Amino acid sequence: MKIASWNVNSLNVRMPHLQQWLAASAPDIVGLQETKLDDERFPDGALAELGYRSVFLGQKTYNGVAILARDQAIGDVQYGIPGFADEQKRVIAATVGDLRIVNLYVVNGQAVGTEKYAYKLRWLAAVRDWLADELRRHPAMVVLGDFNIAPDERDVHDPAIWHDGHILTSTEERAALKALLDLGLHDAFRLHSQEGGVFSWWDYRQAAFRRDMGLRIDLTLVSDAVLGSAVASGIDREPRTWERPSDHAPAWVQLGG
DNA sequence: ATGGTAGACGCTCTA
Repeated sequence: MKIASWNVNSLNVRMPHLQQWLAASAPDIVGLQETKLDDERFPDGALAELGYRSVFLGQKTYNGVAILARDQAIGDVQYGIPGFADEQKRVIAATVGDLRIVNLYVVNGQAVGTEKYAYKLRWLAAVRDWLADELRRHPAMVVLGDFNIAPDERDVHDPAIWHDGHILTSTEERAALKALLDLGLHDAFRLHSQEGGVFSWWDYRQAAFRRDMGLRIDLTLVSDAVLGSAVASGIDREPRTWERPSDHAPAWVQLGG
């Protein structure tokens, strides 16, 4: 059972890449972020022809999330964070088989100290409170997505730039991520690898991918109940090398047994 | 050095 997360940065533009990657990688469950399209424009028919059912919550231009599942029903869908009014479409959760899948497109936050940064921290606190309940209802859970937080200095290309006070690596953001992990969630990538310099996002600017100036901000978290079955995890850099790519690469976790 | 690039939209915002 392979479960992946990919920020596609416009599903309209990236549909050929998604098709190619689904065919090559055959993930069982996928969370997409930044689909950037209304629900009536979501390509569920084209995905069904590829063998994937889909549920989605989108809007024009910005944000947008979806969960895909191959040859499995998707049930008990939750759209958005319960009780947290938000015009931005960043959260979708659903049950696939025995697993609860929570797909997050975490707020970017722009810069430390801005209103968008304050919204990021409020949003993360609401996610934490919701997931505390959600984990009680669904102990077998995978929380995945674009977290827009690099967990520690191994996850940034240059710790002299990416440190406290900088967006994506500030102490408050990392504390908010730790508060999620403290619910009983585990960064699957770190279960099997302690190496630094493995990234999931490279800015389009400054030839960042060619120079491997990246961050690891796309994560797959597994709950205590799933921890024992997580046999491998990684990031698939290849789609980032394709022509007209997303700025993010897919992150995945393999569950065995 | 307040740049650089990409996407969606519309004459700018977000990342």
